[in-house]
Amino acid sequence: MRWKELSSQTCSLARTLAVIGDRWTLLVLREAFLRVRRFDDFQKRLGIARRVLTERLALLVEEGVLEKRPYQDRPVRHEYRLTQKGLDLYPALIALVHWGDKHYAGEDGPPLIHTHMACGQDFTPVTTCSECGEPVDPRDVRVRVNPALLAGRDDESAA
Amino acid sequence: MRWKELSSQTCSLARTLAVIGDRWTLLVLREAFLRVRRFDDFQKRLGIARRVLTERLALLVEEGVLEKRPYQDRPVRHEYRLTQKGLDLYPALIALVHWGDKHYAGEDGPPLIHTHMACGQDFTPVTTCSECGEPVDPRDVRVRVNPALLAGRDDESAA
DNA sequence: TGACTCCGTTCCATTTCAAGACTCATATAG
DNA sequence: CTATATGAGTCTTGAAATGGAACGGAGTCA
Repeated sequence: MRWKELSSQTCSLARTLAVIGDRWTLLVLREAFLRVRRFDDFQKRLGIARRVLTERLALLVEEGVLEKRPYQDRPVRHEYRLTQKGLDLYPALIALVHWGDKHYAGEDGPPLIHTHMACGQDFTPVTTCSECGEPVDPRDVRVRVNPALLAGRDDESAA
Repeated sequence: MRWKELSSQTCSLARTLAVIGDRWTLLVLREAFLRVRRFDDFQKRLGIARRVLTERLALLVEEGVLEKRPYQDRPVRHEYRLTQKGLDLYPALIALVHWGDKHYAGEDGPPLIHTHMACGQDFTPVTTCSECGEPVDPRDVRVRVNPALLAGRDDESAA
């Protein structure tokens, strides 16, 4: 299966990965969440090949995850900002970071500390159920194919 | 930056990606969460090259995300199961799936529906603050370098 | 004028990947 | 006992992605 074919799968995970599931893309997004916005800043901070960065940014813009807007004329310069769709990736990003913190941080603790300004405290992310508000344990989740899509296929896909 | 070098970064996201940030790895894990356990099942369901699958499974086992255990002798056959560390990836996985559902599902809705057995309802994941329990908006989060690690470096990294 | 900045492009050698054939040990069918 | 099947890989080979470094161009600074 070629990478591009992923996006044609029914599975939402596959579709997501087709957009952001690249080695570099998530690191680019990390920087974006840290408020990096310019080509050269991304490039320097990540040490990514310029050609690859150009490509990734273009894809993210095309997908509507980032938005390219001029921040000055003459010479026209653009910055790349997260759109709402991009901001929606935050739960995924922070969950990945949290996993790394939990399993790979040394005894001094995680590299970064996150503060929730709404309550003023340092926090870790907790995935809860939209319905009952309780934390979700994967063993308590059952999955079924959306009946509306059963008009033909009998595959499942997606976790 | 080579792929392997990622794991030597301070950033938790980079370290996480060094383990699971591969095109195929997350799809393998998706299947694992769907209770797929055998080499050939992974292979057939994903259409992944056998060599790549061998490699990915070996890495996941080495990292302690999956556990390889025999389920029969003569011929010895193994199955790959998620460890607790693997189960800990659930929040990240489901966040990625949810993003795909939200932004790429057609009008019939997402491919899969998740039911939270604890409360009996279909749900979507919500990322909340471990301290106040409220949903987290990325704009409400500030990040700072863990002071315990400041003995030298002044980099930030990690979203 | 010459140096410098930002944002890309182009080129090439190296690495990684995908596909599919091949291996090998054990089972089962006929 | 021969043929076929299954699980779990390994090998080969050509295609694609990557890293690195140089190049370009538009405009500013001094």
